[in-house]
Amino acid sequence: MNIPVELDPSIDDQAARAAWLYYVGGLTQDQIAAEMGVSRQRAQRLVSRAVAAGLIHVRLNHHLASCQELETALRTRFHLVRCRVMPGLGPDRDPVRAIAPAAAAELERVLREPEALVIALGTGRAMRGMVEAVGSIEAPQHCLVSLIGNIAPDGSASYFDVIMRLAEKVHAPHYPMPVPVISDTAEENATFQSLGPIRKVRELARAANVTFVGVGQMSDDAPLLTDGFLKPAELREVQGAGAVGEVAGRIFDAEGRYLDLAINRRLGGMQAPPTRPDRPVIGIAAGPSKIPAIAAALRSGILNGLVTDEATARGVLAL
Amino acid sequence: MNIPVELDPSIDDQAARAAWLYYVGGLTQDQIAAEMGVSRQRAQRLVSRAVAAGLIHVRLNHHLASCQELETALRTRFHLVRCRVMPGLGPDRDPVRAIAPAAAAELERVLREPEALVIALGTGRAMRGMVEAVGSIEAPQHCLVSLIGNIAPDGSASYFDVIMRLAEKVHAPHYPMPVPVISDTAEENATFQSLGPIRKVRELARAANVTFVGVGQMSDDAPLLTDGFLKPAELREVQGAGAVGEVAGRIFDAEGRYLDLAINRRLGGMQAPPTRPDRPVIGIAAGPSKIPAIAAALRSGILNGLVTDEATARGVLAL
DNA sequence: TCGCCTTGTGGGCAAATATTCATTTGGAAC
DNA sequence: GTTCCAAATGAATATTTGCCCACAAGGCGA
Repeated sequence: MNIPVELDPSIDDQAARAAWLYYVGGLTQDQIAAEMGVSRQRAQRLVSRAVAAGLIHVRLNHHLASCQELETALRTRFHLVRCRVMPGLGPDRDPVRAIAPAAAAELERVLREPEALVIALGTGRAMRGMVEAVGSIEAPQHCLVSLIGNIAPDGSASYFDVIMRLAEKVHAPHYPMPVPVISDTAEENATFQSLGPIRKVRELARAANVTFVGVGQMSDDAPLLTDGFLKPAELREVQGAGAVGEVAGRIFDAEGRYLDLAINRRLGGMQAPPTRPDRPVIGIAAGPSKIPAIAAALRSGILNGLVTDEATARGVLAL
Repeated sequence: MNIPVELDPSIDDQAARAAWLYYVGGLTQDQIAAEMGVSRQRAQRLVSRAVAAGLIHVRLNHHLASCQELETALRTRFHLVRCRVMPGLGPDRDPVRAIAPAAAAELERVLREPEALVIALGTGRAMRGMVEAVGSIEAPQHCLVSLIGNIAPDGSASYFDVIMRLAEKVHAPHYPMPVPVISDTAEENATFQSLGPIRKVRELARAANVTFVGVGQMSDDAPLLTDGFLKPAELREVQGAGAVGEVAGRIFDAEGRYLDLAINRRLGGMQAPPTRPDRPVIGIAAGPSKIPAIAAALRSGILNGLVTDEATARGVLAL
């Protein structure tokens, strides 16, 4: 007979319990305070801590008619195998917030497949948001592989760190790409790419059953620029060459054709695998400035799956 | 180019959008009102409607240490194949509210299995709560079968109607048991049971891959009494015979041995199938008065899976 | 030991939210 | 066309929540 008694529950336990009572039980914070024997303020802090720590997940269980129509329109127009359009959150809010839960649901759907799959992942804010929104789920049968180098220009080894965080959550084997996202010289990059272990990772990624990637715009607010992978002069140069977007660091033009650029030879990681109906490559992206990039990637079939928000979906369809 | 425009979104669409903006977007109801062009009160009403209609799902993404310990204790003590213990919501709240989301998650896990399964279901408040909490999920490959007659003493054909509601949600073929829960005479019951279609349903249920049932207590607040299936005198009689609980209407004693009672011959439906490690029979039940019933059912192996709340788990382990 | 800083706590208050109630609106029955 | 009812609305109000601040406890270096 081993009946556990509550001695010193961790702060997260307390927070989770408070949030549970608040959101699921519908108690007021006063009642929670009484129930848990703490002050009301502490109850309030516990609830907000649980929310901040992502212990609580809210999901919409209803397909808005307007979003469904957009999904259908995108699906048929671009021959998508997966498509999710979420309601927007208003013009001046981070659209990642809107699409992260849906992207996470999409990823969870894949993770729940019983047979072993290779899941390739890009990086970026949307990817990170997606992984953060993934719930606790065990998926040790799958294999997670990164498309993109994880060494940032400043030498730090964790550009968003999408693979690691996800692997930690689902306890799956994972293969980060331990090369610079972008090397200083083509030679340095070639050296990295020729290393045996890295070739292995590349082979694995090439055979990915499902791929999740962000989509970067190449306008003046390009993530490649913001994150320091391109210098302003380089950005202007590729803009001149017709660049409108980028997936896994590979830059393409308005028709979604990959461009043959000098910087390509310095790029680590690898291009997203080619799309096939049974090998979806799903873009997770939203925001007005990304519209041309998303449209281009869909047009040429770099992507055959998309999770986005309402406003972006409309924008893409209007192009 | 077919860009949908928002003309007259349904009330549920509006509610879902408002709730989305509120919970996911973190807007205040004032902002939502402005965004959607309605009054603040209306925004408030939309949000609460969405919550009431279950359009929004909140789930806790954290296993409380104390609950995990209880799960482990129950699992080893009673050789359970599935076990979930949720935090309670305080003594004077409906415990169904606490366990329904977890039970629904358990059911969804089964529904997501790709190969076709036979899923047997009991009835009761906990079952209904579970089904209500199930999200939108397609599972047409499975087959839902009821263990219990669906004709109530007053002749109405929907004693909680668990099967129908679930089938409607997941679009699975379903086999209600179109017999009285309890007939007036043994002969009437025998007549019903001998009908061909009903025998088919019984056979199906016997081979169920997974079974979900409620657990009824046989104290003075027995659900069988409350719902009018037993008369007070009958209840006292079976109490005298040692009845402590009931699963799918079949009454058992404190050791979980089914009792041979006169009313058995009038019971429609069928007993829960025997437990096997690969054929879980999962009890969904919580509440102080159910503790002896749950303990008995676990002890004799009527159940080999359980979803309950903290307080009940402690009570069961303390027996 | 003393200050100093970090971290957590409770009180109070303004903002946000829920509820109540009187009123209007839309529609069905007559 | 009228009447009646039920549902929806907006205003008023009560409750709840989020936030700021002042303060206390505890670690840490001087």
